[in-house]
Amino acid sequence: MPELPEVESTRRSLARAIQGRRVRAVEVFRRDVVVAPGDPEGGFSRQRKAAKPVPLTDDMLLRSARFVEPARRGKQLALVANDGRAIVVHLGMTGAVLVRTKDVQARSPHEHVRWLLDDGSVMVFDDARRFGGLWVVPSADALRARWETLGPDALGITADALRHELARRRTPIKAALLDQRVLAGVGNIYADESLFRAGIRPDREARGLSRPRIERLAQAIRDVLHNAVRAGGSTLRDFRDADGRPGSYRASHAVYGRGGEQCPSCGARLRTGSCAQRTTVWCGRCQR
DNA sequence: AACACCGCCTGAGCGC
DNA sequence: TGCGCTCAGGCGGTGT
Repeated sequence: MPELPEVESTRRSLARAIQGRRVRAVEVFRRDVVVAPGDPEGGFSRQRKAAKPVPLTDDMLLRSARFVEPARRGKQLALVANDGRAIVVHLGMTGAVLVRTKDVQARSPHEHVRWLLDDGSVMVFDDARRFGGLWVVPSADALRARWETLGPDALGITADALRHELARRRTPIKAALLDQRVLAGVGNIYADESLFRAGIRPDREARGLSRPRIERLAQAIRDVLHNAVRAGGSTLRDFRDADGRPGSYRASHAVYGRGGEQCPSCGARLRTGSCAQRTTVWCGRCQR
């Protein structure tokens, strides 16, 4: 569930906690949540288990390096060291990066990697379902190359860029919004919220959208994401930022999780269906 | 090449 | 109380 606003909330809270801190030691409890250079790429769940992992060193996980401000593109978070090396974090569905002060250090059941920092605090990668993971990135160039495969970041998406990305896509617009190569950062929640705000039916063919409708959509995506970031993201159950705080944007959801309820705009019954293999909620009257 | 679908994984919520 | 079932979904891999 962590999408762009949740990852950005994590990035900001994490920046306050780790920027300028040095890594004293690293503890890895589950090797298979980490993908190191030389590991078979892709690296998600099933593949990760079947893969023959290269030996993982504390150095790869930035032991004795110093953190600068974390970076983000779409839903990917990068813990960046002052020499340009980085660890890319995917939060998947249930992942979190938390920072604890030294007096609260009991390990919960799904903590997979811990970094002990020079001020006595501990940064933790926690992920119950392990759809997320960590990628060791050896240089700033390697991070750039990795992020070039993603579409433009959704928080600043312009109508021109969106129009360009959608031009030849025959998929439903919702499927296009969920494709990280088209637009980086939008998942199921914010796709439904953005399409509602723009008044566009989720199953419309992407390339068939008119120029004014794409302009409305780009504006809706930016507005929804900015508002969500301001609220600290959406917490359905698991999401916490680096300080352990949930986000409050769930209370502002117009359609997501509200199938069968009244449309906040026209009062019609919100419809639930499946689009792009995801549960999808929309208003049949407001969205055309 | 573009798209549909599978399966990874766990905890919550449900009916009985 | 507790069991078994279903559901949630980001993402790469496989099949069409």
